[in-house]
Parts: sequence; structure tokens; C-alpha cells
Amino acid sequence: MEINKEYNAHKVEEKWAERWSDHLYHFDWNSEKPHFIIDTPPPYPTGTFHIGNALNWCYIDFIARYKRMKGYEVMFPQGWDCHGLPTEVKVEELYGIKKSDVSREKFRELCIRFTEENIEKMKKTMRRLGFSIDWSKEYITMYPEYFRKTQVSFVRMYSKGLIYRGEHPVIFCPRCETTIALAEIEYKSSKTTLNYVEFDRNVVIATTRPELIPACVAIAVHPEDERYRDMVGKEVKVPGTGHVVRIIEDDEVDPEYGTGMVMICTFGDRQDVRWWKKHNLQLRDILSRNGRLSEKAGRYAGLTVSEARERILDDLKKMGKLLKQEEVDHNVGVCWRCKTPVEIVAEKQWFVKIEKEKILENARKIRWIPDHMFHRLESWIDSMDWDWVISRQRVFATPIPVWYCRNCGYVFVAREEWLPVDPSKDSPAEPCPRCGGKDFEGEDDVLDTWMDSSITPLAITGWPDDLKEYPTHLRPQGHDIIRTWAFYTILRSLALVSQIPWYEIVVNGMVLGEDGRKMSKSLGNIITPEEVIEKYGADAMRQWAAIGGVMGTDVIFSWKEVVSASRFQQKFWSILRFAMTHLNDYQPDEKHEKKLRDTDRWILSRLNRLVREVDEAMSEYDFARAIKAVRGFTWYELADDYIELVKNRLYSGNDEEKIPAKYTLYRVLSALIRMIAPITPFLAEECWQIFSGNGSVHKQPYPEVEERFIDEEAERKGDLIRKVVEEVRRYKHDRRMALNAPMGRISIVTTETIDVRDVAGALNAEVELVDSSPEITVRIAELRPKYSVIGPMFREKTSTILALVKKMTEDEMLKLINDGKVSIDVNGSKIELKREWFEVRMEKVVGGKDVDVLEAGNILIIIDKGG
RNA sequence: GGGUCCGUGGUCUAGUGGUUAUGACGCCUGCCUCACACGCAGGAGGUCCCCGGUUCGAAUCCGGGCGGACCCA
Repeated sequence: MEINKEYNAHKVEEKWAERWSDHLYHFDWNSEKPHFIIDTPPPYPTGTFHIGNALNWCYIDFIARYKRMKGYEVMFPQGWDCHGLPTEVKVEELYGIKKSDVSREKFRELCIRFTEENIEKMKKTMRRLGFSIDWSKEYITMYPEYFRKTQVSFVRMYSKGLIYRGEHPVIFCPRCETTIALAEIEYKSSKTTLNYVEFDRNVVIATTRPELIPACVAIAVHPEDERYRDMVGKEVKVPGTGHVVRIIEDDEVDPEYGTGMVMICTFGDRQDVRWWKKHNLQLRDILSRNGRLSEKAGRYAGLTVSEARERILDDLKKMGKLLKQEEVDHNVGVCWRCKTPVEIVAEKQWFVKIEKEKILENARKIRWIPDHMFHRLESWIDSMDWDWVISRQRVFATPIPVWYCRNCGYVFVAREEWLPVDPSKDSPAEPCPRCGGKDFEGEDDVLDTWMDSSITPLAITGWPDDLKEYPTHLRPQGHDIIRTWAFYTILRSLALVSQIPWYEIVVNGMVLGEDGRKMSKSLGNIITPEEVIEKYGADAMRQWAAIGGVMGTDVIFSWKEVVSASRFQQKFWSILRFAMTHLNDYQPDEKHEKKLRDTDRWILSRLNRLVREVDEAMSEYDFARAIKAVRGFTWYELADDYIELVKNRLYSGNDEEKIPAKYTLYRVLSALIRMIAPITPFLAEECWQIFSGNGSVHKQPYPEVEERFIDEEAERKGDLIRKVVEEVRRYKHDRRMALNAPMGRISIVTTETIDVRDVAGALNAEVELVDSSPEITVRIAELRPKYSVIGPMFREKTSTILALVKKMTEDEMLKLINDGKVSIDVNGSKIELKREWFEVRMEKVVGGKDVDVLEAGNILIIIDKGG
């Protein structure tokens, strides 16, 4: 077979992406193999599969492919979390409409069409990256088949009392005109003005939100604040509106901030909400959902927040009540989608109850990788003090399956068998259970999209109709969505089936730009997977992902890594090309093992240690360790050492010499190709076809450690052989000789018996082994103490003894070597030193002959200069 | 303000108690040696952030500081 000199990643990858059938990765519930079910993240179909997704999916694919080769029936499903505001906004832009311009149904249709196109684009990239997804298990949350499940989950949680409708402060984005969950707030640091406002004589508050003065419901001071102790309980008039509020005390007030007097209003921030609840304060809800002040704000009604701010400050100034302004740093909560500062308003909304303790207790049962990611969840849960708002004022989302009876106000939650429903157009199939009325108002609000995506492990295992197996085995995700996706999924799984959703969660880091900063348009440091594929191919990109680092740490994108990955591929290919010229006519046979020589035994031993290490690393999801070990072995031990050593035997040896080398090459390559298959599936497949032609490499078992090959003696001899070659090469290099220049006779002085056949071949010299030479005198150059032996034995005396050892005479050293022990005097007492506590470095001196002498460890290489 | 992670040759990185600190890229020298010049051989380059402690012994463990990233208030 003719094998191209150059490995063409594009051609190979496109060929296999085309040729592999989806059936290769089909998950069969009835398979007898142990199951391994992955709860894959359903990405938001933006139309571009970005590099952060790519990292996450590479990890998943490494695991999926590895587990399959380890004999598991692996489910690698793929979902799409479709609902959400960004799509609504994009569709409005695309068609130049407002969602209110068309019917809800029509608008949803437009969103669906748009999303379907985006999904197709992303799928294309995913296939090109070689992900072994079982597309028959694909789920799309915007289709009735899926959102029926979301609605079932709503109904069941409602009937368990875990979902309720109530009036409660919620976070609200004035631009998107919808509620958002706590987890959807982002914090941005900026500067603002702290305004000192006089309410009354001696009552001066400092506030960064003067526009909320009309919403002031109390003033708080610290109970131990001497300045205000006698003012607690007094009433003061609020400037501008004239309403009266009371001064209260609370130990959460920071006396150091501003004047030590805080205005509590409904609502400036989450602390206000806590105080409002704790002190049972009245509600002055002056902000309405369009972001403008309501009539409750008196003469400021109708103004936007920023207009009101200006006007109120102006009025205060005129009244002489604005005493001082200073610039301060603060963090403002913004909507994570549109970056508009969020507000807090009290509204009737739907909520999911949060049972902190129960969630934490169960989250502990999950194995977190890396384990510190659990702390993120823990601290998030600790900081939560509200329930989860699940109603959203949007269109493109799962409808809340509820009607309200127009006659008696009964809240009619749909029956499971009616689902899926859209109460904005469907009516209940039964009259009102309370009054028999038939006139209903459907709920217009829709569900938070996390209500869809937090049931993915249930959805892929057959819930609610036929839950086949639960919990699932693995959740792979990024650390950015611990407080959302991970948290909500645990909550929902406990609520719906009383079980944790997965046994393990592996949390990956984020991808940073080459400059080490977050990728962003404004920094111009965005790299797309397509770009990387186009330049170096999918396998190179996958290697970059693998080598990025320890699971959980952020990965900096690096073209250098991608380039060196593609070089490795070329190297691997060249090795295969070389090997196949010798393996073409070779039939492997275990009988050939008997003829193995030192170099063969050495590389086979090293190979099996490699298999052990890589297998262990892969099972711990430490892909960096796995790929580095494979690369190091392949490039240096196999290519630079083994192949260089056996070349001569393969080209010019007799069959007795050739066959064991072929046998060895065969075994090494077979294992290596299978070992790289999870990480570089295309390269592995191409190589496997050439190497074996027998089925897909992705159907092969992962290499197993064969203990019979692990052989310390072989490794010691192999190291000696490599050392000799290395020394002589350096010798040639220093003398400006070509490395393959012929040499005369070389004598190796050692007590070890090593096979010099390959040494001679590699050095182009005649090599003989001698156990001693009369011209050589040996001298002890150094006694190197084994600290790990001596340290624990002598503890605090160690340094004294080590000092004495340094001063030992040559005679004493010789006695130690020859007798195995020697006594020395330590502060008057005798201590016996033993030979095995030291490593001995010998120095050899050669006299008389016209030779060069090289040293390599304990052996001596004598080069006859006559040749 | 609190929490988590991190600080190792120019750059990135491995190493979690044993004195000779890993590898990659880059750099320098030589070589187109019959798999590979996307290569081979050889080489230079480090106060392991700082200070203190524990220990016979610290890059590694503990405390403090400085610096960075992320999460949360």
C-alpha cells in the first residue's frame, strides 16, 4: 500500500466525517454491557458553536469514546435549550417587527424556524469536530414532545406544593420587561454618587438611589450607634412626598457608611427586601414594569428612573436638602442578557420553593470533579434568600399550564393528560372544579427556560412515561452554570423523583483568548472552532482541548498548541509509514515473543507502563496527562530511540533479527492507535485502516496492561543501551562528525550483559562488551547519600552524619564498598554506615592506550581511535 | 468585605515532603542519516512571588504579606 508522505488532516477528517455512520454511536437500552449515561448540556442555539462549547464537548467526547472502548454502552445524547429572550430579540430584528405586532402563535413559529436553522448550523460544526453523539437521542425543548415534559414537571411540583403563585419582590429587567432569577443577575462595578440628603434636622441619610426617596418606608440606624440612640422610634417626613417614616434600629446597618443612617425603600436592593420582611414594613411600590415611576410617586409619576433621579436631586438642591455629594465605587446588578441595570419590584408571580438543606445534603452525594466546585454551589445556596421565580413575561417559552376561572377566581392547573397545552389559546377540557364555570382566562406568562433544561437527565432516561434507569452517570458542564443548570437540576430531580440526577459531575473551565482574557468582541480576541478546523483540523483542535490543563481550570487558547498538535499527527503518521514498510508482509505470532531482544523488551515494557498511566489518567478525566504521556512516549521513546535502534536490524538483519522487531512494532502500534482514538478519532481511524483494515478503531477495545511485558531488567538494559548511544552521539557531535559516520571498535565496560546488536547498528560501529580492562583504574568519585533512607533513620542527627560522610577518607569509602559497612565516630559514639544507604559514583581512569573514554552512569565506553 | 483557585527558565506548563525541578514553544550550534527538515542530534537558560514557621530535609505543609483570575455580597 502506498502511504502519502504527508498527513492531510482535512482530507482524512472530511472523509471519515462523511463515512462514519451514526449507528457507530447508537445507545441501546437493551444492551447487556454496563450503561454509561451522559447528561449532555443542551446549548442555546445561537447558530454558532463557540470555542467554549467546543472545549466542553471535546471533554464529553473523550469520555464517551473512552468509555465505549472500555466496554460500556454509552449514551451521548444531544439537546437544544431553545427558549429565551435573545431569540425573540433576533426574530424581531430579522423581520423588523415587535412581538406584539403578530399573534403569539405566529411569533412562536418565526422563533421556531429561526432556531431550527441555528441548530442545523451548529450540528454541522459538531459533526465536523467528530463528536460521537447519538443523534437518535436528540431532544429539542421547543417541540411539544419535550415541553410537555416541562409542563408535566410543573403540574407534579404544583401538586406537591413545591410551586406556588404569590406576591413577592422579584428582580425585573426594565428593558426586557420581564422578571429574571437571582442567578441571572450579573454584577458590574462602576462609580456612582453618594448623596447626603437631609430629611429632618439631625436626620441625614446617605443614598446612591435618590430616585427611590418616594419609596422610602423607614430609616435604619445601628443599635449601638451613640449618635442616634435617642432617635430610634421617632418619625420623620420624607422630603418631596411629605409622607412620614419611622426610624428603626438594625444591626446590619453599617455605621461607617455615609452618615450611619440608611434609607430603606421598596426596593433599592436585596438588603431592602430583607429589612422590609424582617421589620414588616409597608410597601410603596413606585416603580412599574415599564421602568417608569407610577402615580404613587406623586409628582414624579411617569418619569423614567434616570429622569426621576435628576429631578429629585434638583428639587432637593432647591430645598437646600442636598448637603453633600461624593463619588463612590459600587456594584450594580445588571440583566445578564442585555446588561441593563435591574430593579426590584413586588409582583404576582410563580415561584418554586427552595429547600436549601435538602439540596445541599444531596449535592454532597454527588462526586464533584474537581471537588472544590462543590463549594461554589454551597456558597451560592448559602446566599440565596428568595425562592426561584419561574414565570416570565415573554412569548417564546413553555406556557404555564394554568387557567383562572373568571367566575370564582379558581386557579385551575392542567391535568397531566391534557398536556401539552397553551392556555393562551386552549381551554381546559373540564369546567371549573369549584364553581362549574366555563369561562377561563389562560395564563399568559411562560416558564423560565431553566424549567425546560433542568429536567434533561430525566428526559433522556424516559421520564415521565417510563423512567428506565436513574440517576444518570455523568453531568459534564462549565463552572459558569453551577448556580443555574447544576443547581436547578439537582433541585428538580429531588422534587420529581427524589433522587440525585447524576453520580458524578465534571466541571470544566472557560476558554480564554490568547491574551489570557475572556474572549469578547470588543477585545477582538475571539477564535472560532471553524477557524481552527480550517487551518489545522479537528484532531489538532481536540488535542489542544485535551492538553489545556487540569479539569476545572480555565484554558487559554493557543495556536502554538494547535500547531504542535498537528506536528504530532504528522510524526505519528510518519511512524506508521515507516512501520508499514516492514509490517506489510508480517503475520504477528505470539511465538515470536521468544526471540525478543533487549531493545524490544524495553519498549514493550515501557509501552505497558504507558498503557497503565494513560488508562488511569483517562479514567480520572485527566486528558492532559493522558495525551502528554502518549506524545512523549511516541515521539521520544518509540521514534527517536526504539526505531533508531532497530532500523539497522530491520533493514539489514536476518529473519531472526527482523521478526522480533516486527512483532514489537506491531504490538506497539496496535496499542498506540487505539490509545489515541478517543482524542484524535480521525487520525486513529485512518491509521487503523492502514494498520489492520479490520472494522472501525472506535469499535476496538481500549489497550490493556499486559503485566508479562513489564520488566524492570529490560528497562534497565534498555536505559543502558540508550545511554551508550547518547554518549557516543554527543562524542561525534563534539568532534563535528556526522552522526552516521562509521566508527572503529567500541568497547563497553560493564558487568551488565546487554545486547549490542542495536547499539552497533545505531552507531555504525563494531561494538563489543568487556567486563574489565587492565588499563582501567577505578576510583570512588562520590558517595551520594540516599536521603530518603538516612533522613528518617537519624532524624535530627542527619546533618551531623552527612557532614562526616563528606569528610570520609578514600580508605573508609573503599572499606564501605568492599565490606558493605564502615563505622564512623559521631560525637563519641560509633555509628555503622551501610553500603545500601548510598549511591556510589565511580570515576575511571584509563592509562596507556590511544583511546577516548566516555562515561555513562556506571559503564565505560572505550573508543578505539585507531579506527 | 467574604469565598475559591492560582503564582515554577523569555512564554505556557508538570510536579503536593527526599537535595540533580518536567515538558512544550522560542533561542543558539551542527546535520536534507534510506518514516518524518512539520525532522534529527547537541546546547544555553530557573533567587520554584516575598517573609516567617514546622521538619533531619520545603517548590511541595502551616501562618502572614504581595500579585492575578473567577464566584459571591
